[in-house]
Formats: sequence, C-alpha cells, structure tokens
Amino acid sequence: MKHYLSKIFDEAKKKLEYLNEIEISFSIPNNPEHGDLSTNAAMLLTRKLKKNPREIAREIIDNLAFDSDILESVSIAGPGFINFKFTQKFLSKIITEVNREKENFGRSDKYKGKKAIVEFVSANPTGPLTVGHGRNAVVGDTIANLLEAIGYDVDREYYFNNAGRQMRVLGESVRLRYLELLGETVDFPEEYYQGEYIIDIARKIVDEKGDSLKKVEDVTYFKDVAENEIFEDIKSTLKRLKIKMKSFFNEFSLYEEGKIEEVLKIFKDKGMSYEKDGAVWLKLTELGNENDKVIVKSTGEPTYRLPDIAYHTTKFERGYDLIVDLFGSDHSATYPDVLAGLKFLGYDTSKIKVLIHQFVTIMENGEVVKMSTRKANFVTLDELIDEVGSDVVRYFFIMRNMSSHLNFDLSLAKKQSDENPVFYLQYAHARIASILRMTAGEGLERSMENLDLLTTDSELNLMRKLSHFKDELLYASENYEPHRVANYLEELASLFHKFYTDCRIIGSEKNLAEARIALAVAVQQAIRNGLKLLGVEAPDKM
RNA sequence: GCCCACGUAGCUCAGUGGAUAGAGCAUCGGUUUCCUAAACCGCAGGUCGCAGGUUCGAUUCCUGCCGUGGGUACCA
Repeated sequence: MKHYLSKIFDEAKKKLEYLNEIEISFSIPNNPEHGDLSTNAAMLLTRKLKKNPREIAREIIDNLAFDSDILESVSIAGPGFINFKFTQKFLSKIITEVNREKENFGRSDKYKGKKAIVEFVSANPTGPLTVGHGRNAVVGDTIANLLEAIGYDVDREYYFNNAGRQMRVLGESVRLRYLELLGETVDFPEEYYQGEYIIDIARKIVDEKGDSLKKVEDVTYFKDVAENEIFEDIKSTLKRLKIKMKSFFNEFSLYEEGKIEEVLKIFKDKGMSYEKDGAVWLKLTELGNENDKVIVKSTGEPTYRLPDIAYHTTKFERGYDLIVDLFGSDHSATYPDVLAGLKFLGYDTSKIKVLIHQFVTIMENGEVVKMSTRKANFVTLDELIDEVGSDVVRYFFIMRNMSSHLNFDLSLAKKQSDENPVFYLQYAHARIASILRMTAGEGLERSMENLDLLTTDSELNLMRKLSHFKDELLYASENYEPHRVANYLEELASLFHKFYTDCRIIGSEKNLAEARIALAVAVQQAIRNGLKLLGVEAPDKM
C-alpha cells in the first residue's frame, strides 16, 4: 500500500516542486474511519507556503494521478490530513500474495548480501543461566531472526572468559565443597559461589576420583570440571529455548593469538596509554570520555576493556557489515570505553549497534525474588522453562520493550492459564487448523476466485492488517524492537477471532465460504511466520 | 555528586510529532440448538510523574525537578 502511494507522490513531485522539500511519510490512522493510510504532508508545508493546510492538501490531491481501481477515496480531514482508502479489490490481493509467498511472506531482501553478527548471552561459565540471562538470550536470538528476515546473513556468537579471578573463585569453591564432602571442616567464604550446583559438581568429582585429590591445592582440575559441567548445562538450556549459537568465542584465544599484545602495543606506540601506580591506563579523556581507565592491572592482568576491544577488532576483521552487541543494563558503562578505543584504532564504530536491555524483576506471590549467581537464591532459567515451557518463556521475554524493566510474575506464568497472551495467539492458529479440518469434511476448498465477496468490516480489517505485516517486520527489525512483532500478532489474532465470530464459513454460500477459507489460511500463514520469528510453536491443536 | 534507562487506567504494559491516548488482566454484566467459549460484546476506570520550553500541533522532542532501577572499581 505504501509502495503505491509513494509512487503516485513521486509523480506529483514533478508538478508540485514544494513536495520535494519535505519527507513524505504515511502512517496508519488510529481510527479506521480515517482510511487505510494517511499523510501529514500538507501540515508540514504550512509554514513554508504560508497557506492553510487544508488548501495545500486540496492542491496536492488535485495533482495526484491515482487509479480508482486501487484507491476508493482520497480525502482531507481534520486539520489537514490526507486520508487514503483502498478498494476492496486492492485489499483482497493480499490473500493471493500470502499464498504466493507462503513461509516467506513478510520477509524482504532489503539487506541481502550483508553480513551481521549478533553477540548475546555471553555469560561466563560460573553458574547456570538465570532468568536475567534469559531475557538477553531470547531478545538476542529474536533480533538475529529478524535481521535474517530482512536479508542479513547472521552469525550468533557467545563470548566468554574461562580465565581470570571469577573462574579461580569458581574452582576454589568446588575444591572446598569437595573437601567438605570428604568430611573435612572448611571455612566457606561468603564471596564464594554458594549455589547448590557447586556441591553437585563436587559430588561428581568425589564419585569419580574418591579422595585422591584431597591434598591437591591447585584448583585447575576443579575449575576445568566445573567449567565443562556448567557449560554443558548452559548449552542445554539454550537448546531448550531453540537457540543455536554459530560460535563460542573464548577470550583466551585473544591471548593465544597475540591480539591483546597487538592492541596494547598500538595504544602504547601512539601514546594513548601510560603507566601509573603499576597499572596501564588508557587516555580515554583524550577520546572524549569522562575518565581514564585501567586496561592492565598492576598484577599484570588486563581488565575486561582490553580484551573487549581486541575481541571487537576480530569482528571487524571478519568482515561484518553490522555488529550487534546485546548487554544487560549493568554493562551500560562499559561499552563507551570499548567504542572509544576501537575508534582510536581506526575502526568504523558506526557499524556497531549496542543494545541495552533492562533488568528482569521476578515477582512471586506479590514479592520480589532477588537474584544473584554467587548467592544461592536465584531462579534458574532451566527451572523457569520446567514450570511454564519454552514458548511462554520466550514470549514473556519478548513481549515488552527491552528498554523497560520487565516484571515477570512467576505465580501468574506458572498458572499456564488463558490469562497468558501466548495462548491467545496459538489458539488463533489452532482454531484455523480446526476450521480447515472441518471444512474439508464438508467438501469445501480454499478458492481465490471470489475474493471480491469478502466485504464485511471484519474481513476488510483482517486484510488491512495482513497488508501491514511486511512493513511492521521491517520497522521492528531495523529498529531492533522485537516486541512489536508480538504486539502486531496479538492485534492480528484479535481481528481473526472477531472475524470468526462475525463470519461463518460452514453454512455460508459456497463461493463466499471458499473465499473466507482463503482469508483464514492467509491469516494462519502470517501468524505462523510471526511465531516462527519469535521462536514460538504454532500448534494445530490445543 | 555525575552518567544511562524508565515513570501512561487498580495491576502488567502498547503507543513511528498529529485526529476522541489503547490492549490484556482484575471487577461488574451479556453472548453457545451454529466451524474449539483458550473466544466474542458491553459498563467502568486517565491532571500520560511535576513544572517550563520548542511547535500550527507534544504522551512523543529539549531543559529543570521528583521518584524507581542500573552504573560510576586495578569485578565482568
């Protein structure tokens, strides 16, 4: 629809020069009585032309050469909107379009040939994924799906660090629990990992090695076992959510390949770093940031900034056109340093899109459940999936704008009742499947021959909604706002349920019934395609 | 203190500078001889945190204030 309007406006620009001076956009009016699409072009020109916007609108309309088979009416309304109402004939074409494109309906090739990398989850293997990681995992995977839907070739990457202090503490935590299981009295420090899973890992070591490691003080073995166990657990959780990473990038490889040294040397050679108090500092103030920051500690160990910068240089070297990083808001302070460093090294940081999602608050029985990996009192993502299933988990994490705090009501989610919006969507899909089973039994078949019989408001509104699917997906993808897809699908499902109530199929005249089946099938396809992008099942029966 | 988000109906939240600010849940009422009532329809519910500013027009953009969360480490 927008495509057609852009076309006739381009024609009009030849006659009305002033149309070139503004950006003409079309939006969907809130009130359906205002037509299918509308533009505020005339209002934007009031100042420039010093004329009444309604007069300008009149002039624009007089210069629009439109086909009356496509546009039913073009009218001026309110302060100077131009409203466009499309014909039934044009609207119903969407049904044949869906039928033609099937599982590709909604997708586009706008970014075909471009390569993108989406880095997400990136939790270090120190414990099971928590509900907090869940939001990151689901949002990241869905964004990757959306980028693929608009043509990108997308790689999903998980970045992690299995060296450093965190992991030493992990190894030591396991060792102490191991000694405990062997009957020794140990003093287990509060800052160590308190979770039950540490004891499970220690028990496994006891089972396999008995007390042979009792005298071993080096934590390497304990650390390695813990890392493997935990990583297997993380991977299985991701798998349950249907998340498949292309690669797991280990920070350690940056040291092995000399990337860290390389970057450090450049900073040093170009006078961008200096030593103070035994540490190496990066002159971030010279790059426009607030404070200089340490990149190598006095212990000789780099802070996360240096490997992060080195890591990102590999993303550039790997030739990506778009580099998406998804972090929780607790990382919001780290990326400006990394970007500044990369910019200094000469990389085009406009290719990097840093996305920050806000925290998840878990509510249970009206109370906030506090989460911390180190302390024991967290809800794991796995437990959550056990309770409500992968579909509900994915949908709950995606249905809100990532910039808003997410209130996850555990008691409600556990209910698995009809209060849950994901069932509403799935039910619409299942209901159509059921209709198709029933109508087939009646000898009715989908037909594209008489789509002009679809003239009631419920039918027209459904066709309008379907017509917007592609634009909605493109907008959601380009703006990294996956929750819009969920919102759109809920609206589509709602319109379908209304159609179901208003327009019967079995019992209607044959041509009408078969045209309605065609509409229902198109809706089902759109819902299925949308749910697929969200990673949610589209069941045929519920 | 400073930096980044957020603040919309009782609750959870949509809302692409536009027209009468919407949905779900919760409350109350209605709809089934008929393709799944996991649905549909209706009632009620709002100083869009507060105060300024820009604009023909601001929930939307800017500034200040208040509130919530996060950050401000030689933790990540």
